[in-house]
Amino acid sequence: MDGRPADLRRRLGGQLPVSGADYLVRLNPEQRAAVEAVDGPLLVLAGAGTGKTRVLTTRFAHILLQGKAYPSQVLAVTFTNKAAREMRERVSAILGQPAEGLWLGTFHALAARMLRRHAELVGLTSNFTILDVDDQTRLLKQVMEAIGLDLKRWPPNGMMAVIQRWKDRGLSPEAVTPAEDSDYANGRGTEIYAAYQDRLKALNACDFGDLLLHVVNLLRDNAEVLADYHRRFRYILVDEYQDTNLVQYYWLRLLAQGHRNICCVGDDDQSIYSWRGAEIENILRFEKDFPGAKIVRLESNYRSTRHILAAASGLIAKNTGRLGKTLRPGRADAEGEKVRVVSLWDSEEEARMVGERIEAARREGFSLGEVAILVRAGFQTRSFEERLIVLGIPYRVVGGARFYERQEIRDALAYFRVVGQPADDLAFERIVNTPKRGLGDTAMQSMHAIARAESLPLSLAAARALETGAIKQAKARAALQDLLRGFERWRAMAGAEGHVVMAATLLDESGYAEMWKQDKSPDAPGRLDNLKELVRAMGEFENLAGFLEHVSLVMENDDAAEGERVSLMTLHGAKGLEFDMVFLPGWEEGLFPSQRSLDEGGEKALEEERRLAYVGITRARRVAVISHAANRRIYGNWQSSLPSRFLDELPVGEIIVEGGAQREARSHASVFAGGGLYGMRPRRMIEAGAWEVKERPAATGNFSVGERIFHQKFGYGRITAIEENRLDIDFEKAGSKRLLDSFVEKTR
DNA sequence: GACGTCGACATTTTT
DNA sequence: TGTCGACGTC
Repeated sequence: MDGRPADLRRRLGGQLPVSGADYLVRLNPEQRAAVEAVDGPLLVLAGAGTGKTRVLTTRFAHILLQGKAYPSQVLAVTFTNKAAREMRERVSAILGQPAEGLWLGTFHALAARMLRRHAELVGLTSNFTILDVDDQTRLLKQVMEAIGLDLKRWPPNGMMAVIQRWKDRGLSPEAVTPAEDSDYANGRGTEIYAAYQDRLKALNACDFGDLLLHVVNLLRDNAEVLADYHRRFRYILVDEYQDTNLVQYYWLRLLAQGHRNICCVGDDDQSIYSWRGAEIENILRFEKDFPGAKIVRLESNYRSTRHILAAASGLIAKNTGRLGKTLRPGRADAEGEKVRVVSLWDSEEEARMVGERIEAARREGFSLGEVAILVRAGFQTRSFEERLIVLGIPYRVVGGARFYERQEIRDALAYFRVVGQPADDLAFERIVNTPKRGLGDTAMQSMHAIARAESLPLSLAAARALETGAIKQAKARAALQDLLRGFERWRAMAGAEGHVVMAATLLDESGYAEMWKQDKSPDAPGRLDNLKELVRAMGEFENLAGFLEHVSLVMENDDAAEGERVSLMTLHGAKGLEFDMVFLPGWEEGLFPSQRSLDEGGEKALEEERRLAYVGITRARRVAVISHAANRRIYGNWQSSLPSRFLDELPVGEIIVEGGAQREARSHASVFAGGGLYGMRPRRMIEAGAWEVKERPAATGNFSVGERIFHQKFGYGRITAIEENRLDIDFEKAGSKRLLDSFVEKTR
């Protein structure tokens, strides 16, 4: 993989150090400083919209073009596959050719690559499996059941989180101190952790956290391996440094000990993943960790208008413990509008307000692809979705169920995994009775017993169970026999005819595709399509192993941005993106800042919530509309809520308050539960202004056959027959239904 | 082993 | 208000 030096020299030869090369000219002085300070440790504090990615990629290219290193001698680390891909593309663009032989990727992908080279040093073999979250939890659940824990009292998910935090901090089971163990699972956390790790090792498997944990342990304990990487990596580039956790930090520090040419780019004000183990301290401590480090601040913002920047800056200034930056408008035309703060009566009115402003913007020529609604929590998207559907505004929810996380895809992958790795017990268990083969608990128990007694993987134990007659029922025996023969056949086929042919055959012969064909639920056809897509996607890989590696590390959201649509997503999901017009609804105490965050993390958590608010505002290029509602329906009942404290923290000069009654709403809010039956309905303080309450589309009869209608649950459909007030409707997504007309809305 | 009912529950989630 | 998992019954 390590590019051929002679070849590379020839390719790059014509472009060697030219001061003022055009890729440098396009940078501002700060950016240029960050690119040219190539040697020694460097921290680039890059405010939102200050050209962080440009600096990172230009620096990468600069190192190569200066002849400082070959592509294979640079380690470039990102958090997401998307960021990695983008960096690869942009480096290639500057170089004028595809960049090859790079160590460029996510923390996890790079760690996996290292771990496969040295797997035996941590007791694995190089073809180890990477488990996804689902498998991890199932495995842990088994472990906890085995030691007789009450799973209701101590849900495996909670334990999983504890273990992950330990792994984030680089702690192997033996390194967890008793003091830290006491809180979960009656103080048996370490024991469970150790047992879980043993099971993983027995399965020749890793979870995500292990990738880094193993690699760090391996580098720490094997000086010659580390020295080898020191020789290799002359330069290290790290993106989003504020989001690194401890084990990632250890990994970087170990690798950087060699040449000390480490450049970390990040923004302490955008650190919003502490709950996933990210340590903002890493970035705050950089100068101490790397003595003599240079720091470059990027503060010229090319994205947002002056008011948006000032509003965001004013808010984030309330945080303590910052490294400190001030965003300056970097564009001459950046005056723009003030940030709107809109007060509304309830969440439905809020959704209407957003919908109508989007409609207005569309009329003014805004592209819907440049509009985003950013919420604190996923469930908030729903009210906006409903509204946008009614208005006929196309939208997409970013970050929903991802392709590889869908049930049918995960099932199919489990089949493929058993083909590739007969010892993959978790995969085997997942599909052994999917579709239903009459292999239930009893049969599984027999297999497990044999597997334990003879230390065999389940698929081999299954064969033994047939030989020994441990499984008695004729139907179960036949089904299992059939399945095992199938796997032998498919395994042979994967070698002889290729993994794509194997996959298609397997889905057919195993009865799995048939299971969905028989399924009458409305989403079954879609699932079959997904399976076809999966098989097609496999063709892009050389073999089954390559494909499975891709899948375990690259859980991509593949719905390409077809057409112009409003984006709906969480604030977390929006980091790194930008839009002309951004709506920030739900700025209410308890929701944002989130009560739960505050309960768990106190003042530190409040600061993180504030950073989240900062991230939200700085996504906007031209228009930012923040809103809060005095009443909101949460889990079915109404609750009144106070405006978020963050609203008070916005600098008055940068905002325009609409619907005016912020203070009043605060002092008069009262309980309004269950449709006004309990408690007092608060006086209507807030004038709806332009967003006066409108009637829902009426559903009072006079429908006609062939008419297109909308239903809250089933979506759009066409009327096929009418019988008094009952309508037969062929829904686009949900199939045919018969419904009362009062549940059906006319479309506009 | 399959199916139905009832109750607990419910942030953020780059890999 | 919706979903998911545990449990009980056929």
